[in-house]
Amino acid sequence: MSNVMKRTHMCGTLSKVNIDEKVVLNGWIQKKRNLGGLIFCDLRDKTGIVQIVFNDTIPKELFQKADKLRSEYVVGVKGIVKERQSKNTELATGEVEVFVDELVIYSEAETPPIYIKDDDDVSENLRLKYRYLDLRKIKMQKNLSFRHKITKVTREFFDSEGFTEIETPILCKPTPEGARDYLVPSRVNKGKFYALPQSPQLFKQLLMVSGTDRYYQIAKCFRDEDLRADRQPEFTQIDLEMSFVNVDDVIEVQEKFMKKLFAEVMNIEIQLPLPRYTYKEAMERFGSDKPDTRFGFELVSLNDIVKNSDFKVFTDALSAGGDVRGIKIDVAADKFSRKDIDKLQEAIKHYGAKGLIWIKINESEINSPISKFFSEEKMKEITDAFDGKPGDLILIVAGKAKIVFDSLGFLRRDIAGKLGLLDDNKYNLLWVVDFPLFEFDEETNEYSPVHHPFTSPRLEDVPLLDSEPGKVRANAYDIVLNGVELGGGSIRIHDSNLQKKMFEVLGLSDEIVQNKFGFLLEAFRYGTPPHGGIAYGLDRLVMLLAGEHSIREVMAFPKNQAAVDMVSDAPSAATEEQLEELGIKISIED
RNA sequence: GGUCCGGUAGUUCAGUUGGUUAGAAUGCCAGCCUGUCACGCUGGAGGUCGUCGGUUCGAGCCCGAUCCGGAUCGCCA
Repeated sequence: MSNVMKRTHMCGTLSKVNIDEKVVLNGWIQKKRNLGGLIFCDLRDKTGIVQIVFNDTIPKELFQKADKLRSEYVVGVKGIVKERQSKNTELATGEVEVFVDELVIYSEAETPPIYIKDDDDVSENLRLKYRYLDLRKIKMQKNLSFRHKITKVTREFFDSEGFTEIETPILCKPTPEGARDYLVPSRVNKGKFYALPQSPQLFKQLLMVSGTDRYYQIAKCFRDEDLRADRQPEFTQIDLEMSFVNVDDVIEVQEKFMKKLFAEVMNIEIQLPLPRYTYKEAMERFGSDKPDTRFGFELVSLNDIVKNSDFKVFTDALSAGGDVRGIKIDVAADKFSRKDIDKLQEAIKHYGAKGLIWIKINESEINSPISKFFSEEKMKEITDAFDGKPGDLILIVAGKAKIVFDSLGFLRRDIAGKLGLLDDNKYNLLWVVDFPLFEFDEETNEYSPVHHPFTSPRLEDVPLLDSEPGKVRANAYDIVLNGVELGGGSIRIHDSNLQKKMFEVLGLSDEIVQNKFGFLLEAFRYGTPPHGGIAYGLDRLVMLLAGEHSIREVMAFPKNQAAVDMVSDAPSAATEEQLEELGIKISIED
């Protein structure tokens, strides 16, 4: 064992101002280059890399010790900073190097199974298994620091706005939201289960009843659902709730938050107020309730133009109450071959689309499989609806509204990506408001809440609750960044009669209501302030601002697609004794 | 739960029509080398071709099953 050398500097911070200084560095050997009588090493810590040098001016023993260094050995060095003879412009510290006269090897290292290099292309599986090595990469350390900076600004901001950070329980009752709960058995209450929170929703509403007035929390949340690049079974929300507010009050505070956040962590000034789209407008223009407005390709309805045509695909869709809509891809007709379009058609079949109709506008003629069904004038009317010009490609989908919107929404973004139009340096923040309160589930023939059952309807729509629940708009709002839902929230119901009405429409019996959230309804009986709030997906926020494409890049220890922690191999089987103590029998057949 | 893609050296991959001893790059080890920074040169080690079964004179390659990983839809207020 060796004593730790007292560090004076971090590797990545050395520059010309340190020349001739005696410094002590601690870190990992990234790479050794032995030129015979001269050894260079790249020494790395979380701040960066600096070159250290061993030459013939040092004792022979020290040189031999340096020759024993291998990748990922952990060392301390003392030496003098010198200006480099030949500079390395790739390296932040490339103008200087450290001539070492003292070297301590704290620990040796086996050859690591993954390269500790920012641009390695090792499989993600291995990266997750050896996450502690993966996190040695300077990029990953930067991401972790960046995340820290965002939570720090978040705490500063909400503190300055009079919010109190309060922890809510992790062991909870199952939540009213739709996702599957993680259940936790209890030894003390044999046969009974807690649920891990999908969000602190009910507790933060209780805090409003408690007179807390403004609450926030950087809260871990859990959902036992399938994973995606932007979805993990445990994730973090910036969760908050405010009393005595309406929609505009909540949005105003959030916009101030976004302004501060972008200014402090991105050095970007964003213009307020942010654009607001109604849900209807977002769907009709972008085919999505989380539109990416960094590029065009807006949807165009052809319903009126084609309703009297002879083309069955269109008329069938319309007579079934559906839509015919399309998008125009500017001057891209020659960039998409028949094969490319076939692939797009294949892709939107996932969303239920039966086919994809294309129109290529050439200089002299219009090329399309549907031109035989329409007169030349009608085809012109169609292309004019898109303001189509020679070279443009028009893509049309017909069918149920949801299928048309989903398909075109996907195509917009997919094609924009393929054409390189997704500008990572552009940050388009916007609000989507006036969501429908309910969605109709065709399988169960029931209405279910789009948000959650405590979401307040817009007051002017309350009379529609009985007659046309599908038309009731919610006092709900989502904040969207570059086509990703950053957060969502709503004004909650604080009137118990209205809440009762909600449960009625949802077809929830008194028994179920009492069992699931009777405690909340009881609380509401004792004086409830009007309140509302919002929750942001912290992981997504950090991902987008860090320019990453997966939230796994900004989480220290994420799980893989099968929800397995590759480092520790959780989850795993419990012992017989544990199960016995909990009164649990496992009945899975192998 | 559905669909699709993948699994060959520590790592990233190639492997033709089924045919001798399964290759490359990188990494690793050894030797040489005083200005490298993807150092260079020479040599070397390194493989249960995910697993099981089948077809065949012969399987990395064909067939079946299975396990694992990824993408995506469902699902996820």
